[in-house]
Amino acid sequence: MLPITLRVKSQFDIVMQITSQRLGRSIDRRVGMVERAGRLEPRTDAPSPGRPSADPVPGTGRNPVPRPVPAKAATIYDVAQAAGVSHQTVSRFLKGFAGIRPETREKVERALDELDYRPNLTARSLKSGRSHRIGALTHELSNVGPSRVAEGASAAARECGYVLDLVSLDARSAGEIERSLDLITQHELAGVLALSSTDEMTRAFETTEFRVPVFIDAESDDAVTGRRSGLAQVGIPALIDHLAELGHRSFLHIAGPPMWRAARNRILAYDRELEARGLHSAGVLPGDWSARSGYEAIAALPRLPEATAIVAANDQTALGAMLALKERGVRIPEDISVVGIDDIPESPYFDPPLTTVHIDFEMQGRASVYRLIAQIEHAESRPVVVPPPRLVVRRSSGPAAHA
Amino acid sequence: MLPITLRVKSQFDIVMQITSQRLGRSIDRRVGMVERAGRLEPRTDAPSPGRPSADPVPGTGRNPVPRPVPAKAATIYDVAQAAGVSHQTVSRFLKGFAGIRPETREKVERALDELDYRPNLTARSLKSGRSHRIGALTHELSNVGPSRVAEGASAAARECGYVLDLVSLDARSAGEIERSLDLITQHELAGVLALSSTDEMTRAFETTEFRVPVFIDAESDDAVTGRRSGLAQVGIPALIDHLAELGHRSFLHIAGPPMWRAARNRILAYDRELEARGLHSAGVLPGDWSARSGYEAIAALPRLPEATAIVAANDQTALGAMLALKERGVRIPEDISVVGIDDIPESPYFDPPLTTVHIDFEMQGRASVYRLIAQIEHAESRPVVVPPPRLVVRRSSGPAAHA
DNA sequence: ACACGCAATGTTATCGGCAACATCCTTGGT
DNA sequence: ACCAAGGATGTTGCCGATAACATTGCGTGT
Repeated sequence: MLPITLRVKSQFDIVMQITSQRLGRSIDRRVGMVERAGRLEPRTDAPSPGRPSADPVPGTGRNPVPRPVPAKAATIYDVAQAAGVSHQTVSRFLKGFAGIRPETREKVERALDELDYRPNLTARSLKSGRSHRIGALTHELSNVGPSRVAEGASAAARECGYVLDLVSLDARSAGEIERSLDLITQHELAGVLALSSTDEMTRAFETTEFRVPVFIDAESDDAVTGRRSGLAQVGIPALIDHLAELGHRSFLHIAGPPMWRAARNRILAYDRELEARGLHSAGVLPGDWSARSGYEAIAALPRLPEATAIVAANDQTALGAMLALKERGVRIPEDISVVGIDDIPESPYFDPPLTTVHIDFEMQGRASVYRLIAQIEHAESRPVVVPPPRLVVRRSSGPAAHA
Repeated sequence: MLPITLRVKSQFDIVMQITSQRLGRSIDRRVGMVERAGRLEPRTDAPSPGRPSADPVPGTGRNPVPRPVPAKAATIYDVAQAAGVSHQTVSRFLKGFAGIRPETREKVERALDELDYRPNLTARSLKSGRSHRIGALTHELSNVGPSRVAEGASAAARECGYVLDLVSLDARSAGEIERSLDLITQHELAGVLALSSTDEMTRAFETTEFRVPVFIDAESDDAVTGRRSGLAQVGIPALIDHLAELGHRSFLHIAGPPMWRAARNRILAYDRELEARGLHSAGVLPGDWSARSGYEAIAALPRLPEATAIVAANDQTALGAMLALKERGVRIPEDISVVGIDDIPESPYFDPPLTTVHIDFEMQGRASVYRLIAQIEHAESRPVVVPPPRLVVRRSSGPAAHA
């Protein structure tokens, strides 16, 4: 029998619990049994035995119970009083100041524990003028790249004792960037990070006066900085090498939106690498990172491209392009090879699985945060090893079809 | 092409403060941060003297250009002085207090402008005890669902004058949740949001003492609350209806990880709807939302499933399943229909394009934020219309192959 | 024994706003 | 013209922490 009686806590329960200390029944872990490969017995019980009436809205529509205000949080003054010392002693203890007599230390420690003291970072940063918050602007979180970068950044920040304020916005709208920047800089920030670099973003960052360190994350810098291990220096060359070795001589690129540095970077590298090898580019089609744009770029072509290999700006675009090709009767990779960039988790499961360049976005995000924090703390940046982009050969690329 | 000159604003004033404090590194377990001895060389800096341009980290290797130090941010006192009024008058003006003489108003306005005053929210929330920050915990940002929810939430919060503190973590690790919760609640938060609801997450929220409103976002509530417009009530029934109409009688479900409420919800609804129609479930295979798990679920099957329709827990899983099927010589949809849930942007470009249920994640995120803010402000929630899930029929579903 | 010095702790000022209360200056009614 | 009422504005204290300065107490050199 299947115990999938989910007793889902509504927020009401939570509120109650908070206010009254009532111990909620813990959610059962019986659900684990679903795993049992094979059958899941139909459950016979009604969804919510205990709760008859339907809730018209998601996540409970109950009125917020006017919460009796929970006891105020303890301050160092409360702690000091409880311990019979001065607040400054408490403060010293909290900062790990060494010169405190053991007995005093113990009293403080006990009081701290008893009152469940938690520091008020607001007050701290008001006085000290420094906070441990990092503002981060990003765009299109739903794409793998940006979101991975954000995750990495968030994790790195947390590890360093910082909190990342992630603001997701339309990085192409100057106005929105401006507004967001305006909003977040009112909070005491230790630094600001731009995780998506579009022209608008860099422009906004250049024209805004920050009084804290800022950092612009950009994979794309490498075309400009000549960094040796980046996508443009390593990843794309490897990709082109791979295709060239398969005998491809004529290529097509479906680009990302030009306002993105990463997109321009990829175009640049594509061009440069072809040229360096004496290969031919049949053109660069506009795209916007989306599968849709890849599909349409190909579908809109008056006739099939002469190119035998298509380099898409990212995996999604490659996906769209592949579908359009298949619909026109092109076999991949027998007739045309298609490759992407990014290596999103789904690309191994495309049909055919996609040859692409793996990028470690998470590390990239971490690196940015470390950099920024180094600036903030005037310390050396923690050394980060961002693994270089790596060619991943799958089945979407094959020997060039030579007439 | 564009000169990417990163102008990093220097922060001399902050530098000064940091230097003055010299504490051996002391680890405060409560705060979770490490103070490090601040080291400072007055701007003769060549931070990496010996190091040439081999920059190990992406994103500009340039040194922060020491810019002319921007004066400290103006406070209401500065403004007051400049305007020749008292700081309170400035404060009143800022709050839109009506009773201010036009001429006074103008003076203030001018001073405000001149000094480029920007309120210090830290100070504000210190005094008022209320902030406009919402902490949000989420997981797997790189998945479309969570990231869209996060984006919606972030946007909604911003529109309401709040900032969303997005913390991305492993929602399955109780420890990590605990730690994150600990960290973010030290900041003066107006409320806390759980955007991913796993068992660990709800458990953590139940056992933590918040003194602010909390809200757990959960599409999944509807199986339990009987909400009439949710995925389980509308979306999945529509999906099953669609397949039933095509003549399918035997189904297979590839589930999401059972610790996720959304996953359980989908299983429940799948079971319930089949049963209600007298259809047959050939089983529920374990999965974890990923394309890989979809692929493996099918690939590991000793023989092809008897089912003629496969309902995957989400689109990625469906993608993986489709590839595995195709590799086993199954045609989609002629032999077996495959459907997903979520309608990620790529699913129209799968091969074949995926029949799925569209979910408006962004709205869901917005709704959660509105809810929370309503609680925070003890107001009625702004009415949000979350569009009900909607069946999207594409080519991966077709008439059942009847022997 | 006395001053001195440093260690341990206490006291006061401060960060930038907000709120309560105080004060001054208009008005208007008579 | 006078006073009350209220409108406009100024003053003071507080939020919770940190920083600078002040004080106590004890050991030590002479």
